[in-house]
Amino acid sequence: MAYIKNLSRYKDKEVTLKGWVYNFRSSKNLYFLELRDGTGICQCVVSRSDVPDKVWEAADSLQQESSLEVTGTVVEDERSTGGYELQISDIQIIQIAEDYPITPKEHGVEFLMENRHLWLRSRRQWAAMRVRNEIIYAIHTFFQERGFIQMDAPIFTGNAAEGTTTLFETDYFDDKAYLTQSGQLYGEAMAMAQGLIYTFGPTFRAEKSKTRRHLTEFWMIEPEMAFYDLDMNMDLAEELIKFIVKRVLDRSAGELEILERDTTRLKKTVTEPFPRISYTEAVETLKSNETASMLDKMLEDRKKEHVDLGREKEEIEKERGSAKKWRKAQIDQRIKEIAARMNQVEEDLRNIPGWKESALNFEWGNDFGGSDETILMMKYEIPLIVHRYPAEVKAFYMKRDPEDEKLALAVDVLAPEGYGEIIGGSQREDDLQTMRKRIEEHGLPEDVFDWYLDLRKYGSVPHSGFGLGLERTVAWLCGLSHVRETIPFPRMLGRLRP
RNA sequence: UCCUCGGUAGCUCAGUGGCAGAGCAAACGGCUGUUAACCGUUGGGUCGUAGGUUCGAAUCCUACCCGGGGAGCCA
Repeated sequence: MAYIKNLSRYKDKEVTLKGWVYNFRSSKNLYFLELRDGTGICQCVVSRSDVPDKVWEAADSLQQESSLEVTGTVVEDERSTGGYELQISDIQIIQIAEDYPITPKEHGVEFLMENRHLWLRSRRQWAAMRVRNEIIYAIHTFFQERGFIQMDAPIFTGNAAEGTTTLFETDYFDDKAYLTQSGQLYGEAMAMAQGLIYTFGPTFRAEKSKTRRHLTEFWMIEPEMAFYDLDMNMDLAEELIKFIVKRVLDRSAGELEILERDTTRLKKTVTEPFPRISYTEAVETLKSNETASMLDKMLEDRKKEHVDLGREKEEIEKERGSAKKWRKAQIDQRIKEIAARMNQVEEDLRNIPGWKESALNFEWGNDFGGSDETILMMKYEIPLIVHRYPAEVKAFYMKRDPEDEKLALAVDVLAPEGYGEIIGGSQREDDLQTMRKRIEEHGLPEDVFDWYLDLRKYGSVPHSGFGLGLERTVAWLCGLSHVRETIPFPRMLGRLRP
């Protein structure tokens, strides 16, 4: 069967394509059909004089997203978007679609989310899902090539890994079960059996977060490695990210183009070593005069931009009254863009003073807030590795730094361009008595962790691991502003359908 | 939970106290190379819901519902 992706192979030959109508344009004797077949989009041309009346009438009856089979000759034509188009000789209609809700014009977020099952057919969504697939494939390839064993951690659990976070509770016969928010503890058990393992599965967080970075159901990859210390852990995390980014750049170039992703920083991510700074150094950076003046400058820039945008809007609004119809449409479009950008700028103007205050008054020992991460990342074009956090803000299972008991051997990887934390990990505590103490300090019930403590009784070894958030990685590589477009059917606060 | 912005035709929006509007989509007509095609005609409304103020409410007030962005928390 012929697919649009391979159309160049059939130059000057006759092929039959099966697919759906993406869009169409017609005049008296010419009909242009954009056909979508899952592998790509191809322009098909029907010339009235070249086909029987029946074929012309079939073309004329098509609606957006109707399904059909077309037969025709592949010709090279630079007027066509893909460089190739199909001169149609026959059309077999499979089904004429009813009025399709998603027109080729713009739509709002709510409407598109209500129609997510159809939105997936749109070009940008199609491209994002293909990049997601490439990332998943790259992750499996990376670990499999290095001898890691993929393991499936349970999704129902009887206990919380980290007591504070919110869990989804379900009935489990006469008992309670929770949906997992990390497979890590099970991963540690498996690592003691297999050496090198990784999980790849869904995780659930009942946090009431309504932001562009949050889902209630998302996919996480959690490698766990016996005999790895923190440095080896960081090396692996960096290698993994470089591998994923390189694969996507190599194999999904077309999709990135559809997504209009600027790849210069992604290319640097592949070739340049990631900066590694300690939490303490990061705090110093936040509190520095340099950061303060950077934010001042940013505030000034935003103020100036706001004035400029306001001026432009006034000018084109004046012009609008006497403009021709097409120019009016252009002006309306630009006014919308200006309004959207002004909203963003106004939000920045409201936020920056708070960011500055929070950065300058940051106290060693706290965890970074969203704005602190944003400020840190402004200095870098590629991912940043931050290590050795205050133990108090981190989980009970993290090993303390032998050189400073206040520090946990934890590591976070922050993606550039505002995409935030994509990796969190640590070297794990491997001493039985210390682990017992930590569980007690965190106020956790020891009996729940019986089996976990066994791992420290029977051949305990130094080991490390981390978790990679799939959707944030997809968002970063695709340049998408919201994780809801990185997963086929996002589950979020207030969104359970479709 | 809190802050903030919004809800008007199938869709995207304008209308801020006085006759319910535009573009797109739909239907019909026109156009020989379009590519978010273009041009013309027609049909299309519970102005989120409930209450209040007013001679008069899409517009002002109150409560609630739904959605966007953000904080907290996190990947």
